[in-house]
Amino acid sequence: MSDQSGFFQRVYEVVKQIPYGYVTSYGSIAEYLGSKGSARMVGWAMNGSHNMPENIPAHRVVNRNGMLTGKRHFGGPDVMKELLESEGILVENDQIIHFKKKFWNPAEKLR
DNA sequence: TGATTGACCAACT
DNA sequence: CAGTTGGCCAATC
Repeated sequence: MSDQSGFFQRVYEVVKQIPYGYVTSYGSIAEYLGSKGSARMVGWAMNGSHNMPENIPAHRVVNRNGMLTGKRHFGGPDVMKELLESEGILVENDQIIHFKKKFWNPAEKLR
């Protein structure tokens, strides 16, 4: 049975709706879900995204500083960076350039 | 089954 | 100004 009662499911739904070439933050997703304290859980959910039957663009989710904190969970030290640059997002020193310009806030876009 | 951790964020000291 | 703590939920030890 699909557990719709899971916090993770809701996170996946939001992450999957992130448009190409844009990024968001863990805290913003958590805040959209109604709990900014659950920002850590968003990262946890991404950890289980590999078990998801669908493709979760977890590389479009970074921390509040636009830093690729979870790059090491992609199986490589620069996999996340390559994915972001592949979408037109410039990354330098594990940090997204013009992050504010590429930021996609679910609380404002999805509402 | 209780305690700890975990891809975070913000407030307090 | 920098370090610590609290908060949230779920998974691992």
